[in-house]
Amino acid sequence: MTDVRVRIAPSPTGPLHIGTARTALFNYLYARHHGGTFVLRLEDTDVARSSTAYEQDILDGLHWLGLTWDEGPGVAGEAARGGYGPYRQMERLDRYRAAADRLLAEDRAYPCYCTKEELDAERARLEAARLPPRYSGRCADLTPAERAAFEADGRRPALRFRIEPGLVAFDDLVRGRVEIDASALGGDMVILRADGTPLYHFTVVVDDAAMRISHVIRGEDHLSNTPKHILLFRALGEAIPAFAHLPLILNPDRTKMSKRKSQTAIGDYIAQGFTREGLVNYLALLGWSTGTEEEVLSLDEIASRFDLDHVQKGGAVFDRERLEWLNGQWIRRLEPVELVDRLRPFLAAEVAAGRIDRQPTDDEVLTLVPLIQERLPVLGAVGELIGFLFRERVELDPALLVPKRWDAATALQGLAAAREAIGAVGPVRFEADELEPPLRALAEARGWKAGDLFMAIRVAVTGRTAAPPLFDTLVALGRDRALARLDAAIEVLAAAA
RNA sequence: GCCCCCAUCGUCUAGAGGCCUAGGACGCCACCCUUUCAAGGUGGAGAUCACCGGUUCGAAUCCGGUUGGGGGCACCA
Repeated sequence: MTDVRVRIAPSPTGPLHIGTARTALFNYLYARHHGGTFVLRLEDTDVARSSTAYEQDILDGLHWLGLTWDEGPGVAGEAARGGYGPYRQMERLDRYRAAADRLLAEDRAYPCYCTKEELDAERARLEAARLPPRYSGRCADLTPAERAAFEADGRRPALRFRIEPGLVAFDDLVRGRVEIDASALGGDMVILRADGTPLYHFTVVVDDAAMRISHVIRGEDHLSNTPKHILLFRALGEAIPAFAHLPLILNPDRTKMSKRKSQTAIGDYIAQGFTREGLVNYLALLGWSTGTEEEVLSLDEIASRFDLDHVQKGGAVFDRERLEWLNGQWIRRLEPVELVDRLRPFLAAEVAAGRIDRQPTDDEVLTLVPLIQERLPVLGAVGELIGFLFRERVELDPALLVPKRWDAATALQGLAAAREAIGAVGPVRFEADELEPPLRALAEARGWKAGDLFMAIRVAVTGRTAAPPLFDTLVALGRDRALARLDAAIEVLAAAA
């Protein structure tokens, strides 16, 4: 195999989509596995819908995932890389123009003076007759005089590429041989708008050829467009790259994953506390497998195992539960200091939202890591787990203070007795090992199940029924605050009674 | 409507003619561990391999058809 050059060509018309990220990942993996080059190209020719904010989101997201590109455009603070630039299509207009001129000169393309209204009407007519939409070719054989008349009329022409009849076939690396008759392509296609800007199907071919892309790895939604591209490669006299069409990522109803039915923006997953390791691992396994029973794999491990042979043909439903499981696997594998690092912005968000009073120090969080590491499906869950430690007071629901097997009076007694037992442990000895024996003894002496007593205490000091282990929780809280919260809980319970 | 693609537990998948009385994972259920929640361990339910027909001594695997699903058919990408 010659030099492997692959690319991801996002369009900055929206935030980084999960499907784009997956396609980028597969291209990256293919490049890394084969020692090839991974190119990033921005397809920004839809000026009306493109924005630099989206562009930034896409670049940041890819970067965050660890999908570094070998060649790509210059971005804030970073110079362009690669010898095939520029890598923004709006900066390559001269090339599309030149390619279009060549096609025009060779009569492979022709000016089309049809207006939007005329084309819409034509399409509507075909649709009403239950026929497939297709351009009639009305402007295909205009005489010079007719063209001059349109021009005189002030009409600006679009440029159409002639789709010649015939069968177009290619060997897709995941689907095998695919054959499509050119007559099913919808007629001659517009490659340049009336304003002179090029269209996707044209730019993608001109650029893939110019950038010497060897393998086009993209979503299955482009499978039936591929013959158009092949025809263009041929007309331009360029080598045709290999194609690999990946299965689509699906909504739960098995339609193409969409913003309407699923969470599609990578940024939202990042904001919720998914890790790059978990997301990459999950995305790689959506439509690909190692062929073995290995599942928890790093980006490098995946790259070393990656191949197109094990890419699935059928679409894959996005399963958030499985993603959360994998994410938890990766959170548990993080070094404690690394976890502290990753948790910092999520704790800051808790402060910003007013859910905790202050940002915990790194040291504080580090001592809590053993208590929370295996309890975080996503980093964003950290607030629920340890928020009670960094809040002046906790909201207490009197009902929760009474364990299921107890009544309010017992709970009141239990909390009072616990307050006394905990208070009896001096500040110097305030350790988990010192707290557990007296509280167990207390439960035994009163004939309570230890779990019930512990639950009442847990709710009193954390406000929740689910929390890290109780004695560690008390220690983390500190003697004074633990006692104060028990007092407050007793008060709340007494008031409710 | 036309064209193309696809089809194994609810979901992600293993499976390249005999190793399949179809394996793993998520989720679910039970039990163990246990102060709650997790994590971990053990076990379980869950797939007539969409259906029909062929090829073959033998088919989840090959072929044909049917059905179902999806995608594409723009002066969007």
